[in-house]
Amino acid sequence: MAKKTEDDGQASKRHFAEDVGLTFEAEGMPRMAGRILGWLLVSETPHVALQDVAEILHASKGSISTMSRLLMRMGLIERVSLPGERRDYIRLKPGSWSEWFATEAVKIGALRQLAEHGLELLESKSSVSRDRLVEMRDLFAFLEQEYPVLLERWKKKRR
Amino acid sequence: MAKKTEDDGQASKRHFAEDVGLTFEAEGMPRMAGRILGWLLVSETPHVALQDVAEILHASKGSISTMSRLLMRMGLIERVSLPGERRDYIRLKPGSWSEWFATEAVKIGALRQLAEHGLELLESKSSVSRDRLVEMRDLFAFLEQEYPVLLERWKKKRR
DNA sequence: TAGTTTGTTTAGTCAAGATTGAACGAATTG
DNA sequence: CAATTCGTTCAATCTTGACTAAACAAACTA
Repeated sequence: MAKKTEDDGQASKRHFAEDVGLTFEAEGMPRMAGRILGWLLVSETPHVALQDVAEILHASKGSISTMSRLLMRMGLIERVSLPGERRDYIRLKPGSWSEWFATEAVKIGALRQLAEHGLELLESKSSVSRDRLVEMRDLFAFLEQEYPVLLERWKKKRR
Repeated sequence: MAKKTEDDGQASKRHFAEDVGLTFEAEGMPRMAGRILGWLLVSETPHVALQDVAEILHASKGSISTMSRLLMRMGLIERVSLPGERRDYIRLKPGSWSEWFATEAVKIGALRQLAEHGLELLESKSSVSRDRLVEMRDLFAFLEQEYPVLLERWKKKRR
């Protein structure tokens, strides 16, 4: 039983981290970044040392260093340094998912702009192609406007 | 002037297609698929022959074939065959953007499931890690529910 | 049927970028 | 100060997958 407690379901948790890695990769991000995120999600400590992450995921210190900095740029994790401690720690950033969602709105805005740019290139007023771009622009403009509203509603509901 | 009409702003349109290609690539999709989509967006004809796309984008028939089939799987374009015509044509699928948005909801659902799976792995009831996953699951569950509502509102507004 | 004109498939090339390992620098400890 | 323990950086490797070109298949034409 002592062994069981020490293990603490590591195997399945590592598997979970791998799952998140694959999901991340499917979204066009580095798999290792997803693995780190996945591990942080199920590690039952307030924060984790970079080095431990490398060991647990069987990865090099280098990739952990690089990918954790990527996750920081994305606003999903943050660094924690403890006084009188040599090691660096990372943890999930509280409220990071809302922040992630906010960046989705930005992406949507970029697509709206793209459609607008396309519209400028159409010289004929013919409805065929113009309609398509207008539909695209309108949808993304709509979403761009509604995403923040949605986010606000969720934040309110959360309390 | 004749030349100008024939050209029809091809240069800037090709540039636009390239832009969409880069945007697509940034989202983790093949650049060529984005280029095709981009060209369809600004080509002022109801449909375009596969072969013409290959020529205009300076790409091989092979990649156009493969990537247009990818775009079809994504529900963004569709094939058009004309009676007594040898060539195959493609065009943007009407209403494809709404469909695309619907698939976003599916992705969100996958993330909610991931969070749920993670929660199953936590044996301690300690709030530290559990809270994080609960927040994640709640947000995605919320979005999963609200996306279709949003879409419905847009469709209604559109008329 | 033979000859074209198309799209598809497949093997191969190539580039991008994820990952590693080693060298490095900074900070800490004895 | 020497030794240790970290994280970071960088060159090298390796893998993935986009893309091409050529062979192929299918549909049409004469």
